[in-house]
Order: sequence, then C-alpha cells, then structure tokens
Amino acid sequence: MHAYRTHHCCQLTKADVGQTVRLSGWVFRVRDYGKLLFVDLRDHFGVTQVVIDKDSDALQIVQAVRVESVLKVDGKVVARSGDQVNPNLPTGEIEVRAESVEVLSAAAELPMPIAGTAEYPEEIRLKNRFLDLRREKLHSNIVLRSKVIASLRRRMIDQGFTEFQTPILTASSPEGARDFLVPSRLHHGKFYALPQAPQMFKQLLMVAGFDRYFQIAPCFRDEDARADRSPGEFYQLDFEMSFVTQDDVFAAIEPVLYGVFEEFANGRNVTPPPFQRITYKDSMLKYGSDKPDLRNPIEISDVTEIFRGGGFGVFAKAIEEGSIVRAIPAPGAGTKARSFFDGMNQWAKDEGFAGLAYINFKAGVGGGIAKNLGPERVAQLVEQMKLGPDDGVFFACAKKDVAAKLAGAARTRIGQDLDLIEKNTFRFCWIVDFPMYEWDEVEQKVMFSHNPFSMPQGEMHALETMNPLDILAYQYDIVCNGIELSSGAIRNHKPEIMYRAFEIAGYDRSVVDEKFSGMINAFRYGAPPHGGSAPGVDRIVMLLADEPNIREVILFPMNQRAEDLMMGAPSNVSPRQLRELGIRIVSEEKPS
RNA sequence: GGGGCCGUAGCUCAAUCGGUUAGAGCACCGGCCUGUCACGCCGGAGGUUGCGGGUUCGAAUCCCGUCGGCCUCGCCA
Repeated sequence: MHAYRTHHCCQLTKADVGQTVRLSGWVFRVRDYGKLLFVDLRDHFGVTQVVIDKDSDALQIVQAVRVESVLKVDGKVVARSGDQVNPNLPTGEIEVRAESVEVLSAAAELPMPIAGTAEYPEEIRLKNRFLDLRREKLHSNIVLRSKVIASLRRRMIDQGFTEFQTPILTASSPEGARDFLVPSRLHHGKFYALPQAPQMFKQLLMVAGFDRYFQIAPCFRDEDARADRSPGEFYQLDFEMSFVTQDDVFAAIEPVLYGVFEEFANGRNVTPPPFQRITYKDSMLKYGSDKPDLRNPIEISDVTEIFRGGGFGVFAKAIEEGSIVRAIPAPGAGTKARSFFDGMNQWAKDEGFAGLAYINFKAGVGGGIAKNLGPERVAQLVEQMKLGPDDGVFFACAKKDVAAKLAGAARTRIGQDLDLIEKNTFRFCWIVDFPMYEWDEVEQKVMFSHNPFSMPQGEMHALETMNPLDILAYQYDIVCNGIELSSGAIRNHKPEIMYRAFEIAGYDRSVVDEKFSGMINAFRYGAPPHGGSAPGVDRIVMLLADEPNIREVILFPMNQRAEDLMMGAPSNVSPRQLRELGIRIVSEEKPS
C-alpha cells in the first residue's frame, strides 16, 4: 500500500464499498459525539467523510487535533444508508470507517477559518496566503487560471503560433511606465530593467523570420495598483505576426479569445466573432470611454447645438466659451423620485465635475431644465435622442475631454442604478483608429498617445503633411465588459518613418538610435511588416471567475502598496550586497 | 502626492444621546453526547476598542494628530 494514499478525497463511490483504503488530507470539519466522531477529510480534489467510533484507537488521536491538521487514515469503505447519504458531496454515498489514524502534521490555532464563505481582511488573507489558498473559491480560481492558460497555449499553437521565452533582465526604455531596475554588479552605476512587455523582442523575432510568436509573458511595471491592475507584475498572452494587416491580427486572435471564453463560460453568453469594431472617436462620443462596457445599452449623444444660444444660460454661455454638451439618457427613469436626479448631480460634484443638469419626462412632459430650454428645443432633443415619454436625460457640459469623461462615468452609474447591465454575458469589441499623438497639457508638447512603435495610418505621407493630432495609428484595443484586455498595433517597421514619428514627439535621431538601437538597427536589414497584441491573462481569468479584484486570480499577489506581506518584500539587503553592487542608500528626507 | 470609506477578542460583528464590569456567534480550552454533515448542549478563557494626545465627572463613541487596509484620481508608451 502507498505510504500516504490509495485514493484521493473525491474518488471513492459505492463501487468501492468493502475495499480497504488509505486517505490523506486536511481536517476540514469535525463532528464529535464523544463515542462517535465524523471528520470531513479534504484534499485538492474534494472531501470524504471519515467515521470513527469508540472501538477504534483513532478516536482519541483525532479528538486531540485541531482543524486543518493533516491526517493519514486507514480504513474500510462502507455504504451510507438512506438518510445518511449526503447528496451535496460527490463521495456522499460512502464513508470511510477508520481503523487507524496517523497525524502527519498538527495545525496550530488558525488566524482565519478555512471552512465557510465569510470574507476576511485583505491583510490577514495576504499574510496567510497559503491558508487563503486552501479555501474553496480561491483554490478553484487558481485552478481555473491554470486551465485558461493551458487552453490559450493549445489554441495559439493550433493557430500556428510558436512559443518563445524572451529575457527578463533587459534594458530600460524611455516613455511608458516606470521601470523596475536591477543594479548590475559587473557594471557599477548601470542597471538592467525588467520588461514592461517583451515589445522589442517580439518585433525582433519577426525580423528573425519566426513568422508567428506567442508567449505567456510576465510583464513588470512600477505603477500604482487598481482593482483590475496588480502592482508590479502581471501576465500577458503576448503575440506577434508577420506579413499581416490589422484584419489578419483580429482574425487570428478572435477565435482564440472566443474559444477560451466559450470553454469556461459555464452557461454565460459570449459574443461570437467577428467582434464589433468601434473607432476611438465614436467610442469617446457614444460611451465616454475608450473601454466601453457594451452590456450597458445607454448611448451618449452630443447635443451642443440644441443648447447653443438657448434658454439654459449656464450651458449657452459655456458653449460660447468652447464647451460642449453631452446627453446621457436614463431609460424609464423619468418617473423616479427627484432624489434620483439630485443624487446623480451630487455624485458628479463629488467626483470633481461641475455637475449634471437633467430633464425628467413624465408622460411626455419634461421637468428639470426643460422649462429653461423651451418646448421647441426639448422637442428637438426628444427627436434626436429618440427619448420615450417616461425617460430621464442628464447633461454634461464641459470642455470636450471632461464632458466625455463625465458622460461616460454617468452612463456607467445610470446603467448600474437602473439595473440595465446585461447579466451573464461577455461582450467583446475592438476599439480601432486610436490617434497617433496627443497634446500633453503639462509638458505643453505633442506626445505619443499610445505605442510609439505603431504604424501611422498614411505612413510617411501622413507624418509629413498632416497635423500630428489628426494622424491615426494602426493601433487597437480589445475590450470585454468594460475591461481593457489588451492593446496592440500594426508596427512601424520602416526606420525612416520611425525617426520621423519620434521627431514629431520631440526625440531626435540620436535618441532613437541610442534607446532603440536593437530594433532600429534590425529594421535596416530587412524587416517584414508585422503586428500583434497582448491580451492580459489575469484580466481574462478575472472575467471568467467573475471576480471584481485581480488579487482573487493571482497566487501570491502584492498589496496596494506593492508589498508581499507573506514573504516580506521588498526588504532590506545586507551591506555586503550593497557594496558589491556599488550602491549606497540615501535616507529619505521628510519634508518639514 | 490628492480624495473617499474603514479599523472593537484569533475571525465575523454588536454596544441607544458621551454613562453600570465593552457583548454575541465562530474558533480555542474543559465537560456531556452513537448518525452527523454549518451537529447539539453545559462551562471557561480570551480586550492597550490600531496608536498618541486633547475635551469631559465620565470616551469605543466627540476633537486633533498619526499608523495601517481597501477603493479611487494622478500614473499605467
């Protein structure tokens, strides 16, 4: 007989009755009757009930240990009769009558319970992650993650992609996120950087002729955390393809994403390919965001012209000064109490905006600012927005970017408040035609809006002739349920266009030669047109596991301040280590 | 760096307007119990109310400061 087990804890059925078996696992729950005792023995696979009575020496042993101790149980499989069957357990038709029990590892009193579904403070959970991971939900999330990654790999390989590993210790790059730096021992004063993404390496793989590459790639960015953004590190399904257009990239990845979502959808709907394509400009207008949640049916309209010179003075004046007005319909909300509308206005103010004006229609008669606006313009509004007789409508008036942002946030909030968000559905879309450049208000200069390696639409001709802020890029994001899964691009593979593109953003030729020498040099020797993308693996799993926080799908996540509470990272290092690296720590001066 | 919410027993929570010795469930320790599956019953132990200061006859409660956690803005090519 095996030293620890003949079966796992989700294996035995009626067919095994009469067998002598050996199980090992954790004490999940104990029900002790003094002269009779039940143990739910748990392992990775499931739970089996072990029963011990007074005839067994095991009784005292088990009575002496706490839950979560590890036991090895030898016993006989017996059938449960009638009302003793537990229909909630795959092994519920049998139990193991223990003949002997060995304590493999006794557990101390726990800082947090394993059984049950109660919520616990993040700090305790992270400090005791090995315990948290025993709990059913987190345990199954992590297993799901593994299955999703296996499925992605299989689907990518089936599509003709080849997986390669790219370096972790690489060079720091300008632009983009803050790098994590690693000091060099052999070159004092010089640093490696951990890759923010294997961007240049994957492009070099295309230059090297590998045609289709992918990798479940670890990426490192030293930026602050969010609920859907782990601090420090995350994983992407990084891929790149040669001799492709934007449509070829979409056609390659859509079936992979659709397939993996379908595989783990568990009855939820997945929008089939081809996914809807929305231009960046349209998305900012209709959804007030470049990552729209299409489960929300609300669409925003521009109604600047209806308010221009109208009776609602605040807006009319603002429009003269260059503001715009965006209208967010609230279907069926017209009959809601005034507190709903005032509450939205207050919310907008709390978020730092000027506020939200509104009209509430009751049986076609408009309240709110309808009187100020006048019947003719209200009628125009109803016509343009196709408003129903009992709809509400909110108005965001501000400079273009701010108005779009407020309208987008209001759209999300109204959708939630009115319970309009479609349930059990994954809605994918592509956001395309991102602008190549944007105006940086702080630096007062033109800068890359997304990826500097994207090919501008119109190539050199566009760079030479157009206003930089009007140039679009072959740059695209894939979005699911309001979460940005990835951004990608058809790359700029022509050195001359690259130099010119960087020049517009204020980097001269020597900067490109120095910072991107590996890539720009490679492009001089024959580079295929290529493009790709990199969907976030953690976010895919987060969506499939229906978890609102990315920590719930990561084995050992850091907290918001980028600390690993279990391992104690980051930590001090020895003076000797610092000496070797030629590093001296400058104590942080507190501002007085 | 800014804003918001939170911090009471190992865990989840309670404590009326500032008023008796800060309570309950789970967990823990002891006892009883032969068919439970969130077992049940009896008893016990467990508290610097995050920390520091202030107001008050009296502070978990009010004020100031500080620390920590989460969410968010900035940031994330």
